[in-house]
Amino acid sequence: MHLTQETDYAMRIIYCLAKSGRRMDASSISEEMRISLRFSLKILGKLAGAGLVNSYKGMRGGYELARPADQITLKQVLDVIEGHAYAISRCLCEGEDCNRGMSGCCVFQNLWAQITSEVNQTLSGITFADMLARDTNRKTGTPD
Amino acid sequence: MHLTQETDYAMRIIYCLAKSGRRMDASSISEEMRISLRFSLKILGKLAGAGLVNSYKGMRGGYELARPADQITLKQVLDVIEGHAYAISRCLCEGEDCNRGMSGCCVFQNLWAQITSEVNQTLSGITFADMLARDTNRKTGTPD
DNA sequence: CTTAAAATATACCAAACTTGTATATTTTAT
DNA sequence: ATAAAATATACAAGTTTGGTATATTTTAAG
Repeated sequence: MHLTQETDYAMRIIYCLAKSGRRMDASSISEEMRISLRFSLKILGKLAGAGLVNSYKGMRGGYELARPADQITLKQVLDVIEGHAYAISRCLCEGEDCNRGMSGCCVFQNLWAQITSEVNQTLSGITFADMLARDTNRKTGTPD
Repeated sequence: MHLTQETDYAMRIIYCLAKSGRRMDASSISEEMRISLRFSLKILGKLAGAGLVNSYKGMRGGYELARPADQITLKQVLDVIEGHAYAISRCLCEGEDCNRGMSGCCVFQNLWAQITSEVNQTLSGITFADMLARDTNRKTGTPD
């Protein structure tokens, strides 16, 4: 029912990198976000594999955003961690026999598709630059 | 990430009762919906406990909707099965320390709350009478 | 008043998913 | 050469989900 903890962490990690604006090693990120180092590394690996962050090996290595924060959306992070699978019902998943052996698709499918699409659109419309701005507004009391 | 299978089944069961308009025993429902009898009984028990369906023991017993289909929303079914817990992030769950030991709540909370609220509103606005109409329209080719 | 058809209560189990850890290897700036 | 970093791969504990089993209670009908 929820975004997984891993997705939540991934969002926080990207947010952290967006906020710092600099290259950071996994230890710093994990300390700042209070996520275990190992799990941070696992997530960073996925984010790097998907091209959202660049990774640098060796001394002075670490991670940085692969592009400016205003070009990374929440939806992109979600897709990396949950594999393009965000859908409110598994009825929408490929290969799912949502009508249980009967021909056609089930009565609910159109509705689930509509809701899923709305959520995805919202998440596609929000970048990490927006999130940084939200945080600033939050602290100064400006409404969203 | 998804509504659980159980929620999906519960929706189909209520839909089935709405469509038949009569009292049905669990075996008939389970056969029609292609859900195992045992699991159907479990779900029907929850729906009866929550007052969405009435149950009758003994011979000629079975289940029927506790009120007309236009007074039962998808949201009500969701709440019965997933316990008022539908939220896109567990950040919104009671007792969740979403800011990981730091004071206040996390940057994402407002956003998750907004999205969750939108989904819940959509589901609250759709009754099983609407779903029956959708099915009819689907078969006659009328768009939603 | 007996019987069979139904729901109910309770407990259990297995599979899948999530979260997290461990170990060994590779890369690279200094 | 070395130490600090990422990477690859595998493993495992914990939780949730999906589903089953058994025994009991209720009730219409004969």
